[in-house]
Amino acid sequence: MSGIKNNKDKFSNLRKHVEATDHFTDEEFNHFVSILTPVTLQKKEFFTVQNEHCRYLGFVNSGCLRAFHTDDKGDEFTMYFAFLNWWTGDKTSFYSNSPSRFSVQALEETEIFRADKTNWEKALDEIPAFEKWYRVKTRKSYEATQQKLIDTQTESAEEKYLKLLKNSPDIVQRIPQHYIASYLGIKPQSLSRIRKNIFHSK
Amino acid sequence: MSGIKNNKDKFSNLRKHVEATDHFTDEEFNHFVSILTPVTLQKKEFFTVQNEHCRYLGFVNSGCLRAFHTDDKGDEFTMYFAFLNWWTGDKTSFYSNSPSRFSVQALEETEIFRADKTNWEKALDEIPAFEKWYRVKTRKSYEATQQKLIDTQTESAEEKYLKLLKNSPDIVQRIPQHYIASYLGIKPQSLSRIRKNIFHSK
DNA sequence: TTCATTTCTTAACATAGGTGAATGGATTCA
DNA sequence: TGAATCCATTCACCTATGTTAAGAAATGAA
Repeated sequence: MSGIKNNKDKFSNLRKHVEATDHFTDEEFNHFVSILTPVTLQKKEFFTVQNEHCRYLGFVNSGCLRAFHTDDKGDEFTMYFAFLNWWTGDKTSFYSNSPSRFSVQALEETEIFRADKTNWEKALDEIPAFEKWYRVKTRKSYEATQQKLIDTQTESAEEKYLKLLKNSPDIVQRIPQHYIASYLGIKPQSLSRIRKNIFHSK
Repeated sequence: MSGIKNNKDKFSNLRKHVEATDHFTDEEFNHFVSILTPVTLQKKEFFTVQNEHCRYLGFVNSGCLRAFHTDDKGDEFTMYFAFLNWWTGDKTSFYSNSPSRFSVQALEETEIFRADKTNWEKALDEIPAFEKWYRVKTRKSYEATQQKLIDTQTESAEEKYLKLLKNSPDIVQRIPQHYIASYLGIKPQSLSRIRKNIFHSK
């Protein structure tokens, strides 16, 4: 089996994903994936560690991770879950060499295609289709963060949970409950209580 | 007085601000400001209205504004205050023609240089120094939003207020207290209570 | 299969912040 | 200047979530 053929299989999902919004020539796409290194993370393994420099950005090809901040009291707050086709890592740390403000940890066995800063910036410079595609991705993740900030402030934990059940039942299925609680900004006990209210009063 | 001279005065602060991080030639800078329209907002006047399309992004040349989301119950949450040298407006709405997720309102008489989408994208295309400068600005505001999301979740209202007093005493001075409360995510009465605790127990 | 570990649930009590109402001081405006 | 409005404060009471602790259920490892 040729290397090219292997690449096609390995990156077929990524290709399909980028082609959904932007067209890449074969050459552009091959150039793009040449900067990516596939790595497999075991369950609970870290992709990014809070307070350390985030050296890689990564594209999720299978499995899932969660990005979470740990505060001084040791409490964790989950900022997002990263599934298939998400980019993850702390961009701020990645670009400016500052310490990461959160960790990113695999919740299952997870395959990631990662890139370091040198390759990343080279690719942004040399592959306009990638630059354009990534700019839109960045805009969307900014948008999502702003929306999460708004939701966090304006909804009760119960409202947030009901919304999650409605909009992303797959997440509720797939992710252990105490992580869901930390995503909603509450303790596992409180989520249990909320679930009891919901399923009892019906 | 020539138009050029007027421009120099009008945009001298903006020039100083952009030159602090990136170099613009005179030509680039003049091209850039040619897409900006100065407008003066009276106190309480809106620059962006929630649920309407945000047609302009604006650079704050004097005065200040607040960006806030109003939820179904009518409660307001202030996402940020925009002072001198900030860009404001809902980028998501601006770019994708979706309804704004928040309003931006002048807290004092405020001068803004605004641009519509056509001119904005033209400028991004034609002025690389602007493109580069704005990309960094965008990254920083993404970073700030992420940080606010983390702070919102992990700090008590009292901690947030003490931090604000320490890091931005000017904001606490300049902005009416009920807006500060809404920035901290609490009601004015609760901020009063917190202030009482702080200044009493000392 | 069994033992250890992790996750989920429940309950009693504690606390931060919300609610509604009253008051007085400050601004604004005719 | 006076009336109207807005703003900050206080208080008594309410509610959502946190805390601590215990046990049950599920999962994983040997």
